[in-house]
Amino acid sequence: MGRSPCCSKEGVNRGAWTASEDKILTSYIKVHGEGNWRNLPIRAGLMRCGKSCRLRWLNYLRPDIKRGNISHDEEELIVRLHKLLGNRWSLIAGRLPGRTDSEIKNYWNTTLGKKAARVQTESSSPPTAKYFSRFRNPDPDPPVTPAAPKPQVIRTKASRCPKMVLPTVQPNQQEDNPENSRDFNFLKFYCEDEIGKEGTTGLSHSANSMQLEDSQLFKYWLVEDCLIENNAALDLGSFDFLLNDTQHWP
DNA sequence: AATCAGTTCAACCGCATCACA
DNA sequence: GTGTGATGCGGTTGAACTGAT
Repeated sequence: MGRSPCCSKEGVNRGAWTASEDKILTSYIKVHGEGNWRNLPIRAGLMRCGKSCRLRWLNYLRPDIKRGNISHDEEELIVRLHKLLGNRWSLIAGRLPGRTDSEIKNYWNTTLGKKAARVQTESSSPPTAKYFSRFRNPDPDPPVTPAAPKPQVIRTKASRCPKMVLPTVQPNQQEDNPENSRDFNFLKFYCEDEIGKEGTTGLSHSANSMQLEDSQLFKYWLVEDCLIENNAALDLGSFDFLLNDTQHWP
């Protein structure tokens, strides 16, 4: 007994969406909101699979979507995040307002991935911001650098990791120690962004202790937040330092 | 002008995970 | 704790487009 299909394949339109289908879907969602995708096509009168409707809405019809013209800053951020996260397109998209995972995935596969591969072939140095800046200002004489270790892609799926308890950095400690202050701010960010969704991530927290499921996960959030906070100035070399500097990790 | 090869990107597919009974 | 439907995600596909010959 196999898994039941998401919808009947019979009598369902496939392929490119027409303008009238877009209009129907958009006006339906404006009135009834998102969700219940499986029943949406029937209720809206669309001969489409629910999955297809969801995809169309999330990737193309939502009003807050920015399409095309990916700026250099966005491009650089995508490269940095990809170095950290690998092909976690939805996480990357989550840090680029108005961009979808689909657009970033396509952009990477058609543009950035090729650039990165080309540069990787030219030189085996690690992908620092300076390194990738050659996309804009090609260097006719790239420096020869020693081979770098394989880029570290950090797992972010908490539910797959064994649980561990990390000591909490208390707010009152942050005034005494700048490092604690930094960690606390990151921790706060992490709490707001992820642990706040208790029950959906499998993580929990209390006033005095936090249960995270992997120290690497925590590291990732520290580093990623650093990336976001310091987007304009931070060189990826700093990341390598942070990633390798395990001494200061919880 | 016709043909071919390469590129782009919207849409699809299958699997993983979540939410809930 | 388990089963099931709903949703989310990443990889792949293929039609449309573009440029070269």
